[in-house]
Amino acid sequence: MTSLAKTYEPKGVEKEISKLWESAGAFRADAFSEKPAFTISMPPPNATGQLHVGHAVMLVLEDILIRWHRMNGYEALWLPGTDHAAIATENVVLQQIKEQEGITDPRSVLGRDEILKRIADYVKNSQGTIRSQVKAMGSSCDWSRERYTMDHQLNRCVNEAFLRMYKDNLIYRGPRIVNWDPHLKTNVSDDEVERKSTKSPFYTFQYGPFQIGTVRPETKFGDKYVVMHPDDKRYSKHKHGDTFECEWINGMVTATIIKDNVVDPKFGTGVMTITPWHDHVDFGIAERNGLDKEPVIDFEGKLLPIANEFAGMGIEEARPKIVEKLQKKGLLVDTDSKYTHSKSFNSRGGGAIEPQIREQWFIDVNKPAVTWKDRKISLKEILIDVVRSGNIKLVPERFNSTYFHWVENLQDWCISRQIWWGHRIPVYYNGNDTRVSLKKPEPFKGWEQDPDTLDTWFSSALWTWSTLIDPELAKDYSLSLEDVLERSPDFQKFHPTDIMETGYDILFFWVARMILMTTYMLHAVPFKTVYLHGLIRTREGKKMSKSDPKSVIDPLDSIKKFGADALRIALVSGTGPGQDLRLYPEKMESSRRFTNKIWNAGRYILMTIPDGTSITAPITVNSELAKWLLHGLNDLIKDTQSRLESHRLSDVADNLKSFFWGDFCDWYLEMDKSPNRTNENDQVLAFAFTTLIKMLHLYVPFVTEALWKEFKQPKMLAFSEWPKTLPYQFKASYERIEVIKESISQIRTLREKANIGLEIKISATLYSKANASIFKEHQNLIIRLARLKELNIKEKESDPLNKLFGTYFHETYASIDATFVDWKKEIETLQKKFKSESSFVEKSKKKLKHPGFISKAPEKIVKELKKKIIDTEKKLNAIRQQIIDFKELSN
RNA sequence: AGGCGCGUAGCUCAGUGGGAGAGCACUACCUCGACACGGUAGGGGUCGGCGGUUCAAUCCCGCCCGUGCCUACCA
Repeated sequence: MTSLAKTYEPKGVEKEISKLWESAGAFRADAFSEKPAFTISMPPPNATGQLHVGHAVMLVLEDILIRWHRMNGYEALWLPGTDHAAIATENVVLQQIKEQEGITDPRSVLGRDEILKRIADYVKNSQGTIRSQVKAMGSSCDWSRERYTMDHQLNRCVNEAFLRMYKDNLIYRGPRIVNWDPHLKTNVSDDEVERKSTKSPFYTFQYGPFQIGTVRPETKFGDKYVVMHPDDKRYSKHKHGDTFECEWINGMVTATIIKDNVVDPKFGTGVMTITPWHDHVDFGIAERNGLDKEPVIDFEGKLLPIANEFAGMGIEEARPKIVEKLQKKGLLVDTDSKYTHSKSFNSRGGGAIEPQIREQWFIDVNKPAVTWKDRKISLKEILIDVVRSGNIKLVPERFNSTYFHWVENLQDWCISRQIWWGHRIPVYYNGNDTRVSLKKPEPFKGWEQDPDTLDTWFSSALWTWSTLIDPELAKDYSLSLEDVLERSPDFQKFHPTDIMETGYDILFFWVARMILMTTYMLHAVPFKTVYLHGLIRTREGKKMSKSDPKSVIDPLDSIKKFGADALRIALVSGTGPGQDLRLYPEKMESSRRFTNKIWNAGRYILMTIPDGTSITAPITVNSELAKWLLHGLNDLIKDTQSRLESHRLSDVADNLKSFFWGDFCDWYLEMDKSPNRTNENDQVLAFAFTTLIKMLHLYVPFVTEALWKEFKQPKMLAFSEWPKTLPYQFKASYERIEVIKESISQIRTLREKANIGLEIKISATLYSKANASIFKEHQNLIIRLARLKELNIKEKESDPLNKLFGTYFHETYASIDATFVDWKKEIETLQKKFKSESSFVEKSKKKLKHPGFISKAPEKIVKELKKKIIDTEKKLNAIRQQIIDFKELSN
């Protein structure tokens, strides 16, 4: 008895089930539970608006893992939240103000407080949007613990970290070359710089006795050092420190010769002049050799007075004019207009990077100042140690080498930003007095806080644990951070987290920095396993990009069209950890049909079984068909468990889908539709179906929860117990039914070939010494599913005199009465088959004669091959006879 | 320039040292007690190329070609 709709309607069901989960206070983890903890910190999406498909895949993978552990007896906590994404968020809001209010420089017009208020309002709004999008995906996270990287307790952790590092001399302030973005007027970290292949003219100029190459003539005003490789024989007569006079852009300059290994003798002329203030490499040379550094370009990207008549010009404007001037002076030697190099841009929505030297705050990654495993080592060394020693495992493992390579080349981390939105640097100045503290100095009069804010990744690096401290305790500054941690039940129960699941594209930005900060602050790892997923791509394998809206798949839009369950399946199928995934509508459509199939199977079962049918496994099983099903189901349970353990989420989805659709629906449900069904049949149906939807629940939580509801169980499916393997084994029955299935398929094929539609009932005969008793036992089943009038079963080989249309399989000859057969085609098919089978036998016999094979191949393989040869020879005999018969029949 | 992936049916992808797989698409048939968003059956592949290891290679190794990504101190 059921009133379920004929077609699965995701929209209504998802709404209803969401409410059900929410009203039950579902998914709220209990810090005082006896169960072992399983924790995932959700990577916080930027609080700038919309969830994209990359978030969707993250949500699905994490939800699968969380639901699985929850059902498997763990106290599962999945903690959600959002990130303040400093640069991106501030940029978005400033742009809005510019466009909507026509204010060209909002920061100077509105002031710091007003801007911060505007951003905060904007963030509130977009957090709400994100929250509802996360829910729409079916994510079973704990909203009572939602966090934001700007929460007060997180701010305390940020300040604690800064203070401690400052005291350990790991944080220092100094003039260093940084990636300056003149457009957004802030610097960004090395990782936030995006390099794009760009075509720029490459000029060669005469500089005294040398020829030097550059793409940036506008930086060359102050150049007074020529650098070459110490081993470059062409320039061996010039000595390090030699000076000479030469004509340059604005008159004569005195130049000094510098030898440095960084110069590549094979590049250009092997000689270059340097501009330490505006280039990372040049800065390095200047530092090593103690050379002067001089600014040429200001923070707006305009030339300084050193450029004389070019002062005040923008770079793009000045460049051709400078080249022209040099050309007029006869100093331009060559212009290569086809030259391509990779140019730096601000990946956080800004423009071209113009390196500058600035006073910035840095974290020293090389100083051995951290106690880790009873040794004092550097942050860099910790980063390497935790992965190398296996404290943290990367999945897939191949990212280890990428990770090590990145860490080994890591430079000091520049953590200050010249923007307003973010955690303000906890450093205070009063004249010459500098103070670093958790709270503002009191009284504050005369003090001024450092205007800069911290890199967003500084705060998100603390995410796994700063989110678990008790917000109330964090307000009490009489308690040390250690006290707070010790008294926070969530931290005690749920940290370290179990799996960090995120895209491989932020391995460095975020994952590595979490490891760095957490090992430093807590002497513990933030997580045990890092599962990295790939990028979602278009059908053509292209990146989905905002600049090409047609290429972008919006998860909410897909949920509307196909349902959340369908989107979920599509996002995990056909991919593995670290592997990119192509997503397109057909994929989601086929997943949608699967959800509909589940729905209809459930609908049928609910229509068939009486109310109150037990959903537990029957203690004893009589029906051989049920034995076949339960045997397969048992294998599936085992297989699912082991594959989930090895993170093969896509395989699990495939296997569940194929068992459900093929074995369960196409075969078992059809076989079970017998006129004399028993109570046992009902129970098996209920048990097998509910077991299957328990496992499927990880992938398609909505449709399965909705169907489960109809079984009127005390607990929701999300909280029910994960299937255990069954206490019985039915291997023999399983194989017997496989023979029956094969016989049905074979007879169906014969009808098809004889052009006899399923509407016409015919007679068939099965000849077999080996299987006659099995056939007799299931005679009615074969008659029903092969749509027969009658079935004759003969316990003997087929009679060569009795020529019939038929086929050979499993030591059985199946035949039907048929006249309208395309004999010629059938004979051709048989001949083709004969050829390939006999070549197999030939090949195998040759193999058997090879002495190496007998002596070296495992016994099992040899035995199997021998058996295969015997079987295939039997088949060949049958085919040979068939060809003769068919030839006769065709006349 | 270096590193890492990928190359298997028309498309998207599994796969294993022992006779090539799934889904979609395609063809034919079917209103058979849930589902036509379904069922039944079928066609389709020198597993990128060339060498090597092995009794045996789509799988392991080397080189090459194509393709994607990441890193770099590309003046």
